[in-house]
Amino acid sequence: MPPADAGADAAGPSPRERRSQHKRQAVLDGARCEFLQHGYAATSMDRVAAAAGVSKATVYGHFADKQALFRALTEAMVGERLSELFGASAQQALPAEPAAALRELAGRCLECRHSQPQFLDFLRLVIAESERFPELAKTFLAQLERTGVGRVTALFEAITGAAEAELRARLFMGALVHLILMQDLLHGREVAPVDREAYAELLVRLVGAPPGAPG
Amino acid sequence: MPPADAGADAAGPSPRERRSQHKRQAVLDGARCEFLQHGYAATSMDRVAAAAGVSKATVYGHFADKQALFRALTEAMVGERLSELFGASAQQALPAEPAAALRELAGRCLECRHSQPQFLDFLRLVIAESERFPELAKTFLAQLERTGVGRVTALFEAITGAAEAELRARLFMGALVHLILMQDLLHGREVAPVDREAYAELLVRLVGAPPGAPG
DNA sequence: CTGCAATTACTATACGGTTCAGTTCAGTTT
DNA sequence: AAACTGAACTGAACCGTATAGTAATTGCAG
Repeated sequence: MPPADAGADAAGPSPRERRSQHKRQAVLDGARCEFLQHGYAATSMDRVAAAAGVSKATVYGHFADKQALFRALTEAMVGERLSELFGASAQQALPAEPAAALRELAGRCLECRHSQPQFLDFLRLVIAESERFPELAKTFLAQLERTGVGRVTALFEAITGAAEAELRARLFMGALVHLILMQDLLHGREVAPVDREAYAELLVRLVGAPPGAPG
Repeated sequence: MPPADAGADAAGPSPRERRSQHKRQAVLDGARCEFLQHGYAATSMDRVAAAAGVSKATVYGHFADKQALFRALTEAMVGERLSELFGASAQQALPAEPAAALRELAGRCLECRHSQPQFLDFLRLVIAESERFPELAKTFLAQLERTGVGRVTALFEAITGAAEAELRARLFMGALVHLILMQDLLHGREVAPVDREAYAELLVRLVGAPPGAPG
């Protein structure tokens, strides 16, 4: 009997389909490397195929055109990049005490240049193509809302009560992202270096202060 | 009396040179429009010439190549964009009371989408090309240090004393820039709108608090 | 001051050489 | 037979240069 069908029966995918999916993943990996390094317009499909170790015909066999490949790649990356910072497994390792959790989270974010070298290139790509591919930016922000702002808001609720917890969370994350952007993405380290630990400590102290502060 | 000379004596430039400089400015204006809209790689010199209302030979008469034109354009824009936000004339209009000055400054920054529509495109361009043109990013940051961080640091010194004034200034500006980036550049308004006034108010209250806050 | 050649900056067009997106096809692997 | 390879190919765009010609300005002779 020949292999019953190519659809989704009970057994796993046929070895042929496994191989095809493997090639597809190779294309995505090559595209990731090229797009992150050169941006959308300056990336050529020939180089993508070469980086993937695959013929150009194979690339077009899996993806309709350059835009489709780019969209598939970025959609796959959005969750991937953020879940390593804010995902469930990352949350488990946080201290129980909320203020300590904030400090730990700030430290992780400010070290993303080392822990997630691709994240900076991805951030640059999202911003660079935010007009040509607005869905990419929106998907990224929506995911950031769920994984980042949501969890940090919960922390601030535990500290300050419900008052302004969400705004405080946005402020907290904003100050962190800004430092990363200026120092790591725009080469601020070589222009005006900033003491990251002092920055994070002051941030936790000011934004994590109880609501009834003296005015 | 005929125009005295063609050199740089006492009279202004010769009419020929005036006309040439006018064309040069037209090229820069066309380049600004195209580069801000499409980014570096996706901008063609043919379209720059067309947008400038000028022949391509004129473009190459004034600028050696695409990179030289891009560098001349961005160098001209760095100071231009920032001085309208933090320049001397903008500083004069600030209230004398430091906390009020902070609020006013925050309000101005958060309205830059309306007051300076080109600023967002410029910011995106700086970030997008921060690897291909690192000098652009560094020049931008250096100017931001002088015009932005410097003045805001002075304000915080007046409020909290010398302690941590610079870090507070960075934190303050960071939170503002981040909101602009997410809401205006990445279309965050359509994903998760944020109350800008409440954000600014909370920011001033938290970061502008006196140093001996209760812990 | 007037008339005329030389010079300057520009325009329009087109070209060479390269690159790119996307297609096609004969052959190979599995 | 399905998926892939390698390579050639098309049509178009791009950068930068070159050419031929125009309009305005300048220097100079009469």
